[in-house]
Amino acid sequence: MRDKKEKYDFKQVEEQIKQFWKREKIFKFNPNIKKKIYSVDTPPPTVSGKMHIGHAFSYSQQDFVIRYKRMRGYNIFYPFGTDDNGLPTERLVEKEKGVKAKDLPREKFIKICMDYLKKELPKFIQDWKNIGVSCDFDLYYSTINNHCRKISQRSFLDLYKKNRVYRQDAPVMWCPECQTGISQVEAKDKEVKSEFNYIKFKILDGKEKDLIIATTRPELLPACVAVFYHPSDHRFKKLKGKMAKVPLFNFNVPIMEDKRVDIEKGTGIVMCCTFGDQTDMEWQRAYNLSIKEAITRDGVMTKLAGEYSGLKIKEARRKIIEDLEKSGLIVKKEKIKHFVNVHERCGTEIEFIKSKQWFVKYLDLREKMLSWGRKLDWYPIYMKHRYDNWVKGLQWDWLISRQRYFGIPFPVWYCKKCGKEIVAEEKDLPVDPLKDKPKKKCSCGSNEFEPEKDVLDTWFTSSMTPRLAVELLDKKFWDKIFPMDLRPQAHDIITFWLFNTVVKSNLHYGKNPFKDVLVSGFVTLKGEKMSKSKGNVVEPQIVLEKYGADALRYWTASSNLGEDIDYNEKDVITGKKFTTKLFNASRFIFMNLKDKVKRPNKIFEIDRLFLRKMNEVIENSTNSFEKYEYSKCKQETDNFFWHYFCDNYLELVKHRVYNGSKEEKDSAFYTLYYSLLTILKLMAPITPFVTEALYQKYFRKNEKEKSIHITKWPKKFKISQRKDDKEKLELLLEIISNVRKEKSKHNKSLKAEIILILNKADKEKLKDVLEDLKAVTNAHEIKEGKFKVEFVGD
RNA sequence: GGGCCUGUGGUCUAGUGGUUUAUGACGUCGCCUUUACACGGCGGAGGUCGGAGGUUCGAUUCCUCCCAGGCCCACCA
Repeated sequence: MRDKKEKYDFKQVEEQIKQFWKREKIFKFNPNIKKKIYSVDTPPPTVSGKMHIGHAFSYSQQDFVIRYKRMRGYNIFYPFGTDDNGLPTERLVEKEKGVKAKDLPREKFIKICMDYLKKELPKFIQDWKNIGVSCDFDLYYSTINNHCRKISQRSFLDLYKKNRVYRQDAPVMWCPECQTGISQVEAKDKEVKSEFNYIKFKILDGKEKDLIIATTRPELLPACVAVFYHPSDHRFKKLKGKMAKVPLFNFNVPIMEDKRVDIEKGTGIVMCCTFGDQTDMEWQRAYNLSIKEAITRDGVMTKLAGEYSGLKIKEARRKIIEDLEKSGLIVKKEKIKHFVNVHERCGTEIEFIKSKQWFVKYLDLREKMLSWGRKLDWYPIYMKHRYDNWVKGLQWDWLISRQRYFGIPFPVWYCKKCGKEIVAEEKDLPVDPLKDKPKKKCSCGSNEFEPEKDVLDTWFTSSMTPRLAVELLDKKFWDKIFPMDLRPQAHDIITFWLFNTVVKSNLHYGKNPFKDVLVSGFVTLKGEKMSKSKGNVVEPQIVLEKYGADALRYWTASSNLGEDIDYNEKDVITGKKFTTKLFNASRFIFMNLKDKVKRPNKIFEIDRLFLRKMNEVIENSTNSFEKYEYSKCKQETDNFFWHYFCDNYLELVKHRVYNGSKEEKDSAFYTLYYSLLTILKLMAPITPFVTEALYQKYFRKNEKEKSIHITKWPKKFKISQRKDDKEKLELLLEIISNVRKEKSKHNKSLKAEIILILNKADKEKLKDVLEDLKAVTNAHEIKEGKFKVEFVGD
């Protein structure tokens, strides 16, 4: 038999199995089947390059759960989408195609993006297939396609009708270098050197006393609209209601109090300039201060700055400091380091500018948002804190307009004559206001319209994923699938994706979009988050190439839900070893087992004991999976397979397999066949390829389901039980271990023939498995006395 | 600054609804050419369960504080 040695070739097997699943449509969703539906709001990965290891990690984890549910008999609705609109895609295309969006006509850039996606998406999606994600890839959406445009725009119209969206002048983050509005995710912290300038303002109360204010941005003096101190700061209490004169520019601003002021910082008095920073804007809103724009979109000073107008921000800053010093208006200068927001791409400090923007009104719903969060079942439960924390800290309505190019347009025009907003009709969706026109004249009679050029925030669309997916099917099925059963996702986007989806669903449909939330963690390397800039990225494609998808998934299954995991190649290697071992164990069993297995008349004691242990594993694994704790199922099954099944049981049955009577063989083969099948099934959600391959090779001809992934999840074996079964099995294994220890101690082969001496009680307890014990220890005979191993022939 | 999570042999990790030899993997050392598997088997060594205090007959496990690491949010005049 040695010469016929086969090896497990994961590459070939995984490729074959992938094709088999596709060909046989194993994961195809059929809405007409009567089985209970289990629906999943699959995260659509952002198209910003290749699949990264974090994807491989979190998609494997959700796939464990879904494969388990499938084996529990659910009709699985598990679609797949790609999130391919907005800035990440723009950036990818700019990089890959060597173009710049702002240098091209809009239509042309969009065309380049669309062409690029058409070509690259299949390759991108292939990575998800390669790790064995069991989606129905025919249920597919791309967040830029017409299907998604329509639903996204419809969402806007619905909110418009419900008075939940409004358009208003508001500050936006602006990069003067790239000349574009940017979103929060593109803003990064950067520590820069700066200078605190202590500048003399004048208090206007008859005598012009000095009021010293420290600022890093003296160029914003012309935009100063007020100065603030903290209400509990007694030094300045007496100034309340008085006015202060701004140096150099000589106009007056009110002195006000607000608790957002930091008493410790600078002199404890701060100047508020419109669009200086976030707090400045909050003050502007809170106290309805006037709006002064000191900086243009190009990053130069406006005419508000008088003689400094036209200068770039930094030039103006230098010049103003110079002039202040000349006039003796600077008391001191202090070098500091502080964090500022910069544009991730070019490192330019972000400015705020005023512009008309669309918002979703939701700050009034805080209490409801909290109650929506409570209605979700969070796994792990502590992840709910993130949601609550976010809701409690909300300060702004949701800004949904972006000054970008490759996104879903607002279905809105403005009348050129009267300025009225015209929204599209639902039946006409999707529309592109840059190309299409409203079907009716404006109520003022004009037929001239200005299109809305902004596009919707990508989250505005991705917050509709349950609908994007459900509406791929015929309308009559929608209510069967929505709300969905499961939302799997990583913890970093609870505040974006999850939160926004919950809000939208409640606003549109008056209910939560899903029931359970499954949150996975991140992959780190030596405790650090992976990032391209740090150069500590592990590419899943390479791991797959070296060890295969099962090995990768095996590693993934070793982490608990929600926890970050450190990438460790040795754990992947352990996974690969597991697949090899499974392959070899199966090979051994079916080398000897040729006939069809039937339930034997008599189950031998040793078989019964192991099946009892197997039952325990089934029960624990099932309970764990019900709580989405796949790692416990893996651990338990893996441990059973390796240490009970292979190391001991296989050794214990060998004598019957080779030389047993028919009765002995029947019982042994029955136990072997069903134990192995059970192990394969328990591990099928985690290592789907090798389990499928072995199922096809050895079990398919006798089992009715064409894939292991649609077989029934194992149920406990119906065998008789005795109270001391567990104790008995452990005693037996302990004795075997002790014999091996003795052999090892004496440098003997495990095959060395012995005479085993057991104490009376143990021998009595094990009386019906003594033959097995004799065989496995190669004991010539078992005597009674003090435990001892005597070597024959010594 | 607010919130959350984590801290167990060299490394990664299970676990304890409190007390007897604390789980497994990788590594390491020794042995075993055993008819499924050397991508293997058996065995050995290796841990005062982050620190301090408290509750208790007894704490790795419960409570408080501290330390370290991570993540999210806020701030960054």
